[in-house]
Amino acid sequence: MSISSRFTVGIHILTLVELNKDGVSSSEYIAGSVNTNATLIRKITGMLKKAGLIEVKPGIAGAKLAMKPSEIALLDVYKAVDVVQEQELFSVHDNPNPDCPVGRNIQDSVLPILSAAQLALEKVLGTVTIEDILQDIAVKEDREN
Amino acid sequence: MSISSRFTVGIHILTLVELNKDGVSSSEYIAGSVNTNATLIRKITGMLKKAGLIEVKPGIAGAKLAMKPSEIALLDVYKAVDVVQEQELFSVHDNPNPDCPVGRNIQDSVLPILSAAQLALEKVLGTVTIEDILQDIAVKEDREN
DNA sequence: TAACTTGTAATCAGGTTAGATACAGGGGTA
DNA sequence: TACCCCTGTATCTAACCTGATTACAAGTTA
Repeated sequence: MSISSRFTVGIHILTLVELNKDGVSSSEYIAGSVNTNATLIRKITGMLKKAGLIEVKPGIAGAKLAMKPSEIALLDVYKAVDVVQEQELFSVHDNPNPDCPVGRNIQDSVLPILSAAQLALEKVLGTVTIEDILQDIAVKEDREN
Repeated sequence: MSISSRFTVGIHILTLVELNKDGVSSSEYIAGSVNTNATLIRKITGMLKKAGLIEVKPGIAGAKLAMKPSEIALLDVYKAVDVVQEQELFSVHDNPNPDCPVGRNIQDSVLPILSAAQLALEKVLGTVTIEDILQDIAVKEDREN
């Protein structure tokens, strides 16, 4: 089990589009950096577009950020690409036996904890922005030279 | 995507075994409360046993907790049933293009954040024990009467 | 018109999940 | 011993998700 790479690919896309903001970021170009095929990129940019994070137009090559990189948190990307539904990171076995004290209460007992855990995870993703990623990459690139 | 229900089933098993500690909790009995088949229960009790959380013996009906319920955190169950590997809750697209500044740095930039998010989730699971679940169920049961 | 792009649908192989069946081997009891 | 029930495993299946691939309609520009 693991969360779809759509999330990290989404981050990659937004970061690349911003870094290449003076150039043209076509789905083919982005796919070359991500190392996947352009269809997947278009599917994900479609989701990012629906979430208002990116601007793409049919027929016109190139994508641009719809907001400042400092305004896009990784949590926004995470939600945009729809990798995990609310309250559904953990799957819970359904129809436990209602004739058993554990069976009839376990879901109500455990769900709040699972939700809290999921929210804790999401909170961390809310503290980092695409701008942070860009700066981190810049630092790493500097270090190489 | 979601984390296998082995986790919540594991919690269910441990809770039920403790609540029924004066009785015999065979895999068949537990399966009746969880509402699944006994094979799955045996598979999971096997994992809980390997983690030292439960005692089961071949041929002998019934399982018992190997520790006090207050000593078993949900995090222990989570780790025991092996639903998520360390650092692998999020999958990362591999082989991004090394000729691109984003491609060659994105993994190193993003991984620490993903790890921190996963750890935040796990930390929450470390704060709740089977004892807490038992008490919560007791409260809920009282409220019914 | 021609060439290129985005958007989208459909298909495919690979992996995972939970359910089901089967059975070897341990353990208790008549 | 013979019998029965139990745990521990292995195997098979259907359902689902992921990512790769192909195909193509529709928008845009030259």
